[in-house]
Amino acid sequence: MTVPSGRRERKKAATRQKIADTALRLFLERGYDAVGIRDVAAEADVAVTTLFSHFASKEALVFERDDDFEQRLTQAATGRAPHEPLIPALRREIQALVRHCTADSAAPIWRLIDESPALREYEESMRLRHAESLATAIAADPGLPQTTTACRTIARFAIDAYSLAREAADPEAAVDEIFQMIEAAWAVTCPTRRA
Amino acid sequence: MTVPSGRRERKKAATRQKIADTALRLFLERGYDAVGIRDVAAEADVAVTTLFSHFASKEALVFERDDDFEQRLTQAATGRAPHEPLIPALRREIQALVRHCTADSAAPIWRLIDESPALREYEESMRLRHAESLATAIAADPGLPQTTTACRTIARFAIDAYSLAREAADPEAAVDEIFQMIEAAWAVTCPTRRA
DNA sequence: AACATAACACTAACCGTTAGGGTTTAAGAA
DNA sequence: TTCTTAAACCCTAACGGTTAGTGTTATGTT
Repeated sequence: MTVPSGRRERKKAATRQKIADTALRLFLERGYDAVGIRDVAAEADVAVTTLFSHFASKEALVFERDDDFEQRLTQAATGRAPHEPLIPALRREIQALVRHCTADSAAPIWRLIDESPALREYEESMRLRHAESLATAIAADPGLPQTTTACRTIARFAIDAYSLAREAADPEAAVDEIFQMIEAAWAVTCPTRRA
Repeated sequence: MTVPSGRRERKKAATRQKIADTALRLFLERGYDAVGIRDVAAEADVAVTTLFSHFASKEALVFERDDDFEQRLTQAATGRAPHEPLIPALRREIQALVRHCTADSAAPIWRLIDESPALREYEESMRLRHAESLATAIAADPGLPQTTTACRTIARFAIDAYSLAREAADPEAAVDEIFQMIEAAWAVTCPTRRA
């Protein structure tokens, strides 16, 4: 089984994209609850079963790019410059992510999410997955002597910062405020060391 | 509308309890996914619509007592002894809650939850609700000069402690470890003050 | 060319949930 | 007591997300 990047892969990706685009458009036009899976499938000109072979659930249609989020997060931890401390690197990335999703262009999508309990719940459990990935990435760093619990805790805290900041009146200031707290929390886990 | 604690209320509570008990029994006997709402309703001898007038969803049947959890949490914050600092009070309560749900008698229920994605997801969003309640309770304390963001952050962190500790190899040690971090995080939000 | 299989389609169903509309019964007013 | 109101409950039917079963097409491989 060689690297298959041929027509088949391109077609599959195109189908997936068409479904996602159609879904988002319909959701924004008519509202999430007012659009059924059968509507999306019909408008994207695919069978319902095809739709579900690309997306695990209706909610997943809205969070199509969540892999990016996870990757950026873990990259911020594992791919940082040598000797750059962990927390500031996380802070920078989360600041960027918050800026990205509080931008005006993203507002309609987040309004969609905020108004649908199903989407909010889905996003919450997505965040836990992200926190777990981040925790694994942090724990994998041999330069950090922290316990597993400490790593998982800091990962959760970082995701909390993202989530809380997004809802705050001044998101960027909130990130800074919360990361001061996280910095302090992290400091107590490495007994004798300067920042 | 006077205090109505009459026969009607008792019957209603009895019905609710019978449904919850029946549901839990069936779930433990056959597994959460293998038992349908119609099964539970039939076994409890009520109509499906009645079941849903007592519980908002199938998952809610399992977390019947979640109000208790929320109350204990907010009580720990608002009802603590005068001049008792917030964080130790929270730590005590969460330690107790963790002990309570890692007890052997609770093991089958938590196995049920762990094995069902739907239940896990539900519990996650429940925790967020609890965190919000706790945040409100903390913010209502006039003795605490913290910002809203700081209060919401600490509330989240406390809930994280509960959630992470439950999954840790040594839950009680994990609570202690995480609360040292929380204590530090809280300390930086009240500039010049002793513990 | 022949084959294996990934991607897709169609139908029908399952299951949680809700709407619509009716019956009983407790609680309070007359 | 009797009457009235509304809460609690019941039943049927449906809606909408999701999946199983089965078949078709098109792509990459031998």
